[in-house]
Amino acid sequence: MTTANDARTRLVESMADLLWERGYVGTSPSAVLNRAGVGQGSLYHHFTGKADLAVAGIHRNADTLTQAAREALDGPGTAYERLERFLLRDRDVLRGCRIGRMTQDPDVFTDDLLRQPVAEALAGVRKTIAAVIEQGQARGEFVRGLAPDDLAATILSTLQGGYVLARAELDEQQFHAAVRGLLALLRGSVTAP
Amino acid sequence: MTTANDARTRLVESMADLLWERGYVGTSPSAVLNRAGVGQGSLYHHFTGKADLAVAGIHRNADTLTQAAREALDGPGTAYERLERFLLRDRDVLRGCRIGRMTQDPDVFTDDLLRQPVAEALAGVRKTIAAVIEQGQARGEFVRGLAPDDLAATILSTLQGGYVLARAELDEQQFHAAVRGLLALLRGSVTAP
DNA sequence: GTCTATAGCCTGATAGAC
DNA sequence: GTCTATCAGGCTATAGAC
Repeated sequence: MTTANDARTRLVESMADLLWERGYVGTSPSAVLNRAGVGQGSLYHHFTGKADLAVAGIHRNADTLTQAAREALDGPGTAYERLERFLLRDRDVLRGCRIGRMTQDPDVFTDDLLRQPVAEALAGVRKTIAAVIEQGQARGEFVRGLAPDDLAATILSTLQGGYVLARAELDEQQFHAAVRGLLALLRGSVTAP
Repeated sequence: MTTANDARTRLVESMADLLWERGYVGTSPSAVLNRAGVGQGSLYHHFTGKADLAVAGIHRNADTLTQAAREALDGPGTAYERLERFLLRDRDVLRGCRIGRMTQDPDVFTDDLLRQPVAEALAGVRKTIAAVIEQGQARGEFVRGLAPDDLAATILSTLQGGYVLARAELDEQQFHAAVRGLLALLRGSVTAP
């Protein structure tokens, strides 16, 4: 077993942070080593190279994302309340999404080993959202005409795109405006009590 | 004046394409030179360096985006029809947005000269969408309770985020699902004739 | 397991010929 | 204006000591 602060763990955590901040092509192994405070020997002992360490880093970020989404969506309340809690939860907006960002990285996009954990994480969140909508429809809280899968894609896209707008203009409010607009549209789909 | 096929133009076009494909940190000057078919002398004669050429490339991509958005949004039809035409226009989904992608590039995000044309392009499209919604509300085609600026941010975010989901899963349908969900929500906000 | 030293290649930019 | 030659420095990986 490993302790929580061994070199391997420090490498994965440092890589995960740098992937979020700078992406894969923008992150060099030496930058990871500096942040982790270990030498090159540790990196190439535990991993075959940069890509291998990045896979571990992406998995770590994916777990963080999946966990946070589940916490917001799995709690009590009506379908609308659960979606609202998910959409309004505290976020470091200008840092963007640690997983969504990976899709814009040319080397991640073209390497299945790097892209797959990204795909799984986003598909998982999407399906969790769709399940909440289906439950809402079954309970009569949500109009039935809307396809849960489509709506789930819309909701997750609004978040991912909200980060894009906010980062473009260095203005968190663009993210919050997109969420407000979506919530207003969703309220129109809540069936009257 | 310059002809349409001189070295300067070829450099800007090549940089614009590579920025779309690989982003700023993922694009080297030599890759641009190879694609443009010119030598280094041309680059450093017309531009001060990589960043300077990238500013020109981003401006070129921004113009393309702004032009395409205006064409879809400025035509005839009700507000909903114009938004639908904009949302459903032909796109090379898996290539993503040539401007939105820039927001994930660490060096673009932290350099105002590179980020500003990105901010202006997305803000311009956002405002054009908001104007369509305002017109629709004034004509009684759209419910008035919705804030045009918020809704415009939601619409543009859905597109930007749709690209993210599609690229993550290598599946255009994720983009189209997000658009379908948004259009369904928007239809609920169209006032009956 | 972790370190330092080393290697070959690429990056971004400059110099100077034409 | 455009070319080729050249440069210092960083990138990713390997070697071998401890």
